[in-house]
Amino acid sequence: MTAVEALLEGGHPRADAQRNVERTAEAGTGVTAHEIARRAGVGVGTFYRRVESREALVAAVLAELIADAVAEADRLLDSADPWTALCEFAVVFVRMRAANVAVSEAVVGQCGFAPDDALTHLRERLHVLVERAQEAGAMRTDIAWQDVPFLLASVATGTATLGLQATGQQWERNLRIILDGMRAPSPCPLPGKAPSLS
Amino acid sequence: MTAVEALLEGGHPRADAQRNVERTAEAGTGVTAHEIARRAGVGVGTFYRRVESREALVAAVLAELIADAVAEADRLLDSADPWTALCEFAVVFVRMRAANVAVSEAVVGQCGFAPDDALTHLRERLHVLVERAQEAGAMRTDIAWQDVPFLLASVATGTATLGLQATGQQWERNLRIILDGMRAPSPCPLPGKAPSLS
Amino acid sequence: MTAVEALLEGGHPRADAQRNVERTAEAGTGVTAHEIARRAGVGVGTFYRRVESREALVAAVLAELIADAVAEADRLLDSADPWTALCEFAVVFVRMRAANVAVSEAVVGQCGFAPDDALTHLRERLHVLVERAQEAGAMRTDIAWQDVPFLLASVATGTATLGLQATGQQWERNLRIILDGMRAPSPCPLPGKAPSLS
Amino acid sequence: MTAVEALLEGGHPRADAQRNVERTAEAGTGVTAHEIARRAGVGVGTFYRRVESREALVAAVLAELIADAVAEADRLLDSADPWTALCEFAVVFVRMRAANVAVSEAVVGQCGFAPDDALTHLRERLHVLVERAQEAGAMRTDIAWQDVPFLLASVATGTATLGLQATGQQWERNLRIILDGMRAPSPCPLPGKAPSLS
DNA sequence: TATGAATGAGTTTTCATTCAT
DNA sequence: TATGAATGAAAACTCATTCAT
Repeated sequence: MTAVEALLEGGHPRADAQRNVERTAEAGTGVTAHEIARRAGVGVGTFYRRVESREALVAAVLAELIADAVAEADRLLDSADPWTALCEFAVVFVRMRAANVAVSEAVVGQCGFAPDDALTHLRERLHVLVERAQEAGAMRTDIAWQDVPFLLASVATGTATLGLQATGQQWERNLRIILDGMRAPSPCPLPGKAPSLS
Repeated sequence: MTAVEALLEGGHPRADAQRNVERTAEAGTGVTAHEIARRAGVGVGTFYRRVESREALVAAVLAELIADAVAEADRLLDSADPWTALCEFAVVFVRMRAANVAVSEAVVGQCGFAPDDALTHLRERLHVLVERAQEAGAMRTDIAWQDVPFLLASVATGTATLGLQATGQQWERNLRIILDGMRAPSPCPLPGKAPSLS
Repeated sequence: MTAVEALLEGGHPRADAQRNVERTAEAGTGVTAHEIARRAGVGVGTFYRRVESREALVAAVLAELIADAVAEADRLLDSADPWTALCEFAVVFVRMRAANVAVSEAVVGQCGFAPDDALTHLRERLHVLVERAQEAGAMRTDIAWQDVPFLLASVATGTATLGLQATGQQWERNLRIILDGMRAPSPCPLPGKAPSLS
Repeated sequence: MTAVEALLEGGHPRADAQRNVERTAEAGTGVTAHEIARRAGVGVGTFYRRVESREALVAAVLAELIADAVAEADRLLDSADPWTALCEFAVVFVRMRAANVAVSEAVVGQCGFAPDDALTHLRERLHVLVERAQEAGAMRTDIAWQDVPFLLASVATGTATLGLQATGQQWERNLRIILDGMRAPSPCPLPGKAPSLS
């Protein structure tokens, strides 16, 4: 049972409540506990009965999203075409994270309460997917695997921050262009050096 | 006279005060009015005498940044090489905005208090720059000019949100990959259709 | 049937439950209704089915303690030695009340929800005990019977508030000194006049 | 300037405000910050501008009262008659503390946030005053100096808890009886042994 | 009838904004 | 005009009490 399901369990079974809560929890910082409770259709007291604290809810949603992404990556590791696998992971990654600023921040280590183990797992999967795509000659080798989370997180963060969902599938266009830019052969070498992910 | 200069007028002529206030105002949410005033070297009372409200100052700083970008674009419109002009504008845009989430949001119309006129001007310039690059055959024509602010804003927002500056020039690598993906010829057509910018 | 027995009725017949609840209720302010219910081994719902309110339970425990004191006084009224009777009553009074601030407050009329009848009975007994001790020439006559509840309540309140039980039998030493001070002959007359107990 | 004066400085100079605040601060636990502010005639914001936290105000009032008592004791150490000195100290002690539960608790080590140094000083003075009274043959020697703070604190706590001020000078009668009981010669030996003050 | 989940008023504390000096 | 003290509306969180099961 997810953290959000826990928040909604029992009580008022309004059908749209779950999406409401997820949206709110995903928004992370800047949403009050009263507002989260209101959107979930429960009182503040109930919110705190189920959720330890406002921060704890955000952290829990975060952890679940990261775990989902890891599971998705594991499935794609069995794929025959490494480039397609990477592209599909990218799509999954951004789609899942598109509504969630916090998780994107966590992926590059900004978010204080992100579960480090989960992040490490996620990065390991990404590392392998990139390595395979580069070994297959489908991806530029001047792009380090550490660049990729920054690129994807940018799309996800940008999408979330800018509320692009409202404008349809804009993020798919953004992502496609980025993937095109990542494709071999390299038009010209990248400046700087690969970022470290601590 | 900029909003920040207005805030500092008549007061302590410390050279670093202006950057101080701009930085603080750019940080937007999470910075208290007292803190902005303190960095400006004035009392809160003076702050509110010179500035409508905390939000208004942030909006003003925003507007100034956008105006700077417009001026930069105007210079680049005279450039001989349209693709290079677009790339340079992109670099300037992202560099100027990298520290500022709010302006990136404004560019795609999320930010309630963004001055619409300034935004319209900025978009007009971008439209022209993209058109020229495409007419010169240097840029994929399946990318609409409306896609570009989303792409650049993503890099800028991502950079700001993720605090990438700390990791050096990561945003330059991100941007380069995106520009590579925007270059003609198109590897494969984009999904969906061009976004509308309201 | 006492209030605490009512709370425990039909439920778990654990021998220590009653003391548990009494102790908790005696603590008065600062103990939650959930905690009292938990110690009683019942749910909050049952707590409120059997007890008007959290305050009402505390008041009821209070009333029972006062009733106990009245019964004790009645036994001592038959005693041959009036001074010893008074001393023993004082010991009983303080010992029973030592853990209970609320009852001490009630004795001098501070406590809003104290049952007035019970208090009146308690005061009547004390009046008689003091009168007899004075008539027997064992107690200073410049001390009014109305002074005594204040003196005893002070010891009890002090003991409870200061948590003296932890330090053993400190209250017995305190009380002994006070009783010595009450003994005839009077070293010097008391200032002021006897307090009224409204 | 005392903590209470600090809370009241400037602003609304209502004459009764100081007594109001002291009363409230003295009540300690159980009074809300809003209530303290209201009685002081200021807003909550002002309260927190001047007072760090609700607990900090209580602690500050506490410290000041203890310091006053130490100063008073120092003056009495020069007195010619040791017994009168002790009696006067007792009167001062109780009078100053009569309205204050917290300080009385602190004197016997119950109060978590009491400044330990100040308490140690206060106990040292009391020790000397008792020693002198006993050496002069004016006070029972079976009473340890450590008993005295418990006796005085009982009167003070009782007075405060029971709100005896409303009934005039009841505490003076209580105290007089206790002092009479402390006087040499001893009617009969005390039970138990002297309390330790940690 | 017994239960404990739900509720919301109340508590401490912060911060944008106003206003007396 | 410049200042910063004063203000009170929120925000996170607790707990006495109610009510659906």
